[in-house]
Order: sequence, then structure tokens, then C-alpha cells
Amino acid sequence: MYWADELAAAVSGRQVVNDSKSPSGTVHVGSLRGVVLHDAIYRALRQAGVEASFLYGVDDMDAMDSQAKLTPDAVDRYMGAPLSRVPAPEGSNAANYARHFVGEIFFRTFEPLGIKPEFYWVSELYAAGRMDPYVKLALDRADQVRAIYLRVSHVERNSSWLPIQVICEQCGKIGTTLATDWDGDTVAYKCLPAMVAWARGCEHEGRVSPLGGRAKLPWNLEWAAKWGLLGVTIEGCGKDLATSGGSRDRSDAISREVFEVEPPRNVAYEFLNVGGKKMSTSKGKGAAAHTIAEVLPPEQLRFLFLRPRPSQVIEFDPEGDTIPRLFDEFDRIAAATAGREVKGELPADHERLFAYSLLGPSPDVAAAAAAFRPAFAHLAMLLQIPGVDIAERMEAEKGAPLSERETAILDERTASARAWLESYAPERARLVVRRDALPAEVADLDAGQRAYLAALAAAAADGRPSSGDAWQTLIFGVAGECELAAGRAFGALYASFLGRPNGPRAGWLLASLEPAFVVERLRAAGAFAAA
RNA sequence: GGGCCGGUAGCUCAAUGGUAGAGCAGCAGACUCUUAAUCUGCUUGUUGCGGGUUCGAGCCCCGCCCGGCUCACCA
Repeated sequence: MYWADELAAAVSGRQVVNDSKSPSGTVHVGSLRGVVLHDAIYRALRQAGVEASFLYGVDDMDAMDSQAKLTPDAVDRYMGAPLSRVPAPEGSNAANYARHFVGEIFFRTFEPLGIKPEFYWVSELYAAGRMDPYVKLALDRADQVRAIYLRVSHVERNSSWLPIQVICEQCGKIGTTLATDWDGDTVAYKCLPAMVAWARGCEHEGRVSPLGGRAKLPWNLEWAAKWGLLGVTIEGCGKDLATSGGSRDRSDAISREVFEVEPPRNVAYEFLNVGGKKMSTSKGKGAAAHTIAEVLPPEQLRFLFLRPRPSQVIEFDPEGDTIPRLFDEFDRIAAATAGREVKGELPADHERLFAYSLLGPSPDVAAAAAAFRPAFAHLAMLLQIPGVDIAERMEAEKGAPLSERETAILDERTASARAWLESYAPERARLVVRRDALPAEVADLDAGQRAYLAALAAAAADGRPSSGDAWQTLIFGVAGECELAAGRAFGALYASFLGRPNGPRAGWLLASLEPAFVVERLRAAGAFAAA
């Protein structure tokens, strides 16, 4: 059974699926795995007839800790401030930094993927006082919290440490304050210059009530508090958090022992690596989510994440054959789902995998599976030949007019293929007509091929073929006269014009070039034979 | 040191207890109109190593070896 269906079959009663994201970090493709995974779980629950909701929280009470995202004059003032209180970058009309960053950059990728969770903002939960019961419990039971840190993670906290982060009343920063004394109504705090390396506190001291949005819980407690407050029953997390003795274990223990709520079912998921290494935005080129999304249409992006089980690493190197092969594999699963015979082994419940890769809560799986899809690499090649009518060619390959759905798929793939050719496509996928000089590969042609090129030059000068069809006829005709096998004739043409052993349908290629250049090049390549 | 994942054909990977198989690469062949297409044929395996469970193990259990990521500060 497909893994998401297995999960759906294992639960009972109403389910709340939750996922969350801090808007401070950079968003790369790997970040999308969790979103897609939670969406698939949500859909699996609904299809299994389970009442379910899908929440997505933005952790915008977290401290701003990335200088790169701020203008230099804003660094002093806003580093360490809650993201919900940092102004949006210039030019944005978002209410604050968190809303700008997540709203403009991250969520923009949700909609196209057909993912529509109910969004909520953690700063609003605090401001509305909804987190207050958990804040009080955490402070009342601070000794218990410290004991859990020590037992679960071997992290020793000072006996005066409190699980609360106060927003400094003077400078507005949350990352620089240290709270010490909880009297049941207020905590004492100091805003320290050297609390963290990346932000400077203002040295203000005071007492303040931690309720109503004036303070936040530390990460592990906040996570557990959200579970309790929102009644979360299923929430997966990346393996960095899921590791034994790690963040998830701490939050689970806090949820059970401090807040007395059973934590949600976990689905630990692996990362997406590029070239065997963890995805890094500084190293990997074009690893940002929106960059990959230009090359991979939503359905293929979902497919990439949904094909392996969550516990498996995804090795994704956008260079090389990875992307064409992803399309090919998607097409194979589509064909199998449509009931056509395919080669090779199929994953367990491939038709479920296919359905979850489609967009929307209840896609027409049969219609989508049966649709005609042009092979990606083939399409990419056709796009590089001037004068080719792609739609016409596709109808010819399908053998019937394209449906509306198929035209949409074609348009989508055309855009992807263009983006791929500009970004990740290997050299061998790129066609360049060698206009400047005769390619070196011509030297490898044999006498028969050279004679053929010379003969074709003469025939072309004479017959002046103009259309792709006319050229194609001539190419075959002259090959017959020269008693040269068609494959060798084409090979000679590709070597002469592209410096490659193969290429696109030659007649169309030659028809797209100026006749004088073509004849001249054929003569030159043929003459090279005599030399 | 702890956790997770992986090790299967030359390469990339599939196969969730039931005959190990796809793509690419390679070799041989077909084709006068898709030459990165299509079709036909060929072939390659100590499934990392050792034990165990089972009628049956690539898959489950135990112990190793190798590789990758991750955690032990913060979120």
C-alpha cells in the first residue's frame, strides 16, 4: 500500500495535520518536501473518509538572525527582533518581514503545487493570548523543563534559566534577552549586549508580564504548545529534528510531561541532496525553490517528493539527465496507470503515487493518465530547431489532435524545456550550428560520406529545396544514388553542421538555415574529403 | 559517540516474503521520411560480508564492513 494510504488507514477519529516554517532561513527545494508530504497525508486522510484539516504555521515570533536579508542600516536595529516586527524590504507592500518573505517567496510555490493549507501566524496566537496557558505552565514547571532537557538531550540549563524569551520593552529585540525570575505574574529580564553573537542588546532591565505577546516560548516548548492548542494529531519533521535525543524528542517529552498532551504522530522525512551533499544555497547553483520550480512543473515536482518513501534520501542533481529522466519516469507511471503496458518494475501502488502527484484535492486521474505527453528530451531538441511548428509535430506524433488538457501539458513542458536548456541541460543536449568553421568531427568521415556531402551540395544548388520535406526527400534521394546507408548519410550531415554524431530531423534543420550557407558548408565538408 | 538512509548489471536505479529487471551504455540487425525516433535480437549478477528465521530472503532478525547525511549551540 502507498505510504500515505497506510498512514491514513492506521488512524481513527478527526485528524489535524500541521506543518510550520520559520521565515528566517533560505528556502531551497528541499524545504518543499515537508509541504508536499503533509499535503499528501492530508489528501490520503480525506480520501480514506477521515475528517481532517491541514494547518500551516509561520513561526514569525522567531528572532531575525540573518543579516543578509537586511539593509546595512537596518542590521543594528532589527537583528534579534521578532520577524513579525521587522519591516518588509523596500518595495514590498507586505505588513512586515515575515509576511513579505514567506508570502512572496515561499507561499508563491504552494499555490502552483495545488497545496492549500489553512495558514496561521504564531505571533497572532501570542498576541491574542491563546498561548498564555502554555506560557504559564512552562514557567510554573520550569524545573521540569530543565530536567527534560537534561534527560532527553543531555543539555544542562542553569537553575535560574526560564523557558521564556521576552521582547525587550526598550529596543524591541527578542533574541538578546535573558529572563530570570518568575513570580507568577511577571518575569525579570535583562537585554544583554553579548547574549548572542549576531545581535546586540540594549542593556535594558525590567520586569514584564510574559503574556499576551510580550514574550515567546523557546522553540521546543512553542512546538509542543501549538500541538496542544491546535489539537495537532499528525506532524512530520525533517531528520535533523527527528534524530534520537534531538528536538522532536524534547518537544514530545515536554508535550506529555509539562503540557500533559499526547504529541502528534510523527513522520520523519529525509532530505533532498544535491550531488550526494546536503543542499546548500551558497554552493549548489540554482537550488532555490523557485529556480527549480521553473524547470519542473508542479506535477513533476510533487512526483519527485512523493515517489520515494519519506525515510529515503532523495538524490537530486538538476544537471545531467536527472530532469529528463524524471519526466520519463512520470510518463511511464502515467502510462501504467492508464492501463498501458510498460517495461520494468513499478512501485507499489503506482496509480496512487500518480494520483497524489496530480494537483487539487480530487483530480480526474484516468483522464490525466491517458493524456498524451511529449518526451521531454525530444521536445527540448525540437525547440532548438528554428521553424518547427511544435503543436503540429506533436499532433503528428500522437496521431490525433491534442485535447485541451494535452495542449496545456505541451505548453507547460515547452516552458520547462526552455528553462532547462538555459540552466541545467548538459552540452550534449544543446544544439549549436557551427557557423564559423567546419567542425573538427568532419575529419572522421569516410570517403563515401564525403562524396555524399559533395553530391548533396550539387543537388541542393541545383534543386534549391526550401521546405523541410523537400530537404528530407533530397537527403534520402542522394543517399540512395550514392548507395550510402541512410544512417551514415545523416551522420555526415550532423558532423558537418553540428559537430555531433546525431541530431534533429535533418531536413528541418537545413531548411531553417540560409540556403547559401548550407550549400557552402556541404561543399566544404565534401571538399575536406579530397584534402 | 547517538540517529536515519544507502550498498543490486559497466553507470543510474527498480523490485515492501514468491521466477532479480528497467533506462542508459555496449554489440548485432531493420527502416526512402520522428535519426536523441521506432522496431528486433544479444548479454552481464557471490543483491557489501557472516550467521539466523522461513517451504521460500535483495526484502525480516542478529553481528560486522564501507559510504552519505544528521544530532549533541540556537531555532
